[in-house]
Amino acid sequence: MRILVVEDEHKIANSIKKGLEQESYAVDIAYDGVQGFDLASTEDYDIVILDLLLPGMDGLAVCKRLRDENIHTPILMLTAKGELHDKVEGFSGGADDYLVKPFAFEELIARVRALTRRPRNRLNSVLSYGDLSVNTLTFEVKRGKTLCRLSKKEFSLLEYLLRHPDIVLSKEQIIAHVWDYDADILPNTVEVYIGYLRNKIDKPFPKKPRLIRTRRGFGYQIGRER
Amino acid sequence: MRILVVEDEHKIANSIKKGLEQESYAVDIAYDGVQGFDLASTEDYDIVILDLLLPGMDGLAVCKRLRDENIHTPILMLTAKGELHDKVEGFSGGADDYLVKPFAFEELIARVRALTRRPRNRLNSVLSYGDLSVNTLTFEVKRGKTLCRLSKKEFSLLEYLLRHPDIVLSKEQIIAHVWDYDADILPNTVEVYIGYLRNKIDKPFPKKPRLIRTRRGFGYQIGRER
DNA sequence: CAAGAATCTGAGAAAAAGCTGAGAAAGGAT
DNA sequence: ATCCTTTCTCAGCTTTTTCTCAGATTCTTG
Repeated sequence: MRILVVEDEHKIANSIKKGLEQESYAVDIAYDGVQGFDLASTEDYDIVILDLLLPGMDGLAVCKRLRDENIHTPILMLTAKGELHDKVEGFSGGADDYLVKPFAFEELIARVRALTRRPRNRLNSVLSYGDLSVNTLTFEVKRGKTLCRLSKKEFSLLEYLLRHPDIVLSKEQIIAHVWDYDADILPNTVEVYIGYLRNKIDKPFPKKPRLIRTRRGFGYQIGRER
Repeated sequence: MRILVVEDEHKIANSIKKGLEQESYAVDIAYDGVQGFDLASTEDYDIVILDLLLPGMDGLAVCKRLRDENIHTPILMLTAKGELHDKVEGFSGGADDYLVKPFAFEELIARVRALTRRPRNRLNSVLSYGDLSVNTLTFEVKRGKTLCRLSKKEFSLLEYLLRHPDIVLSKEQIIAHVWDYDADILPNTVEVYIGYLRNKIDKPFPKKPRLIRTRRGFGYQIGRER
């Protein structure tokens, strides 16, 4: 799966690239509209992620020109917060989906998945580990048969951990995926949220193994204690 | 179920595709009449959704030529608002149904369903959950034996929720399905309508379980409280 | 065991999400 | 034309969530 990211802010472009590569996509970057158009029209990408405001040729123009050239690669448009009006324009320009900045990385991944793979179905919508299960359609979290009520952030954090079972995720990785790229989140916030999760899915079940493990110095991990 | 959408406005084409895929149809898009005709005549679709005004060959011509070639795939014609007169022509050209733009997404779904499950029968026209039942032929809504009078929008909102029982639907999803694709609806409007529905199907029955649940941060859901 | 670093946690301020009454605007029916 | 219904927005209010801070605790290492 190849993805082209057209984004002039290097910081954002690189963090998107890094994140997508971690999900094993092959990512190219173009830092302006003209270069973006050239790459998108000559190379064969599965998705183009296109910022609306670009030097040279703006995202909308790139989008329109690509469609005019009969290139129908799915386009995910990124629009800054104020420009709500541009949503409509973005779509009419031929984009397939849009995402309002700033976004949490997991949201981007979700959109990209939606554009590449099938629509979300009932079959692969449940993540589980041991007797913990997380349903991404009903947003239900269960430990055994007991329902746990999680807030949105708690849910995304748990979902992120659960999509990488047994792997140690650093606080930095967690922040990059679960929070906005430009939210300035302290590592301590992750600790706090891990605490909230433990209160809800580990502490109430003292006889069951703890699933959220601290790997001091490295990060956190979903996994059985040994 | 495979559907071909022939529509030159990318915005509309994409939003139709997205919505139909969420209903687990497989969707192809053609952006002009010629390409549309080629695909419809060589591939095997269950339905063709065909815009009337198209570059190249217009919808009517595509429709006629397909029928001439003895291809009887059901055709759903899309016509813009002013062109009421064309309705008749559309039908005489061999279309099976038509829909006036702009339409709410649920309307399209309904037509598509009607065309795929051949004669719409009385059997699958009633949606229900617990003691709530919604008849999509008579537009009657009942809680137990009590009739509830709903307005059109209230009805489509309830119908949309009820077609996805237990699944959490975000305000964005609800807006995309229940309102026109070009309506600019605030999330708060959904909150207001949810309120109206509750006043009619939950509040008057204080002894029965509430069916419309708020999942703060996620969306709304038809489901029993637990 | 002591010191430093990493992590945990209770408290609380700030922000976001959701609910609701009121009312403007548009459409239909009589 | 008038009245009623429906659609939709707005502003004020309540509830919940998010995030930071500061002090406590735990772990590691010499």
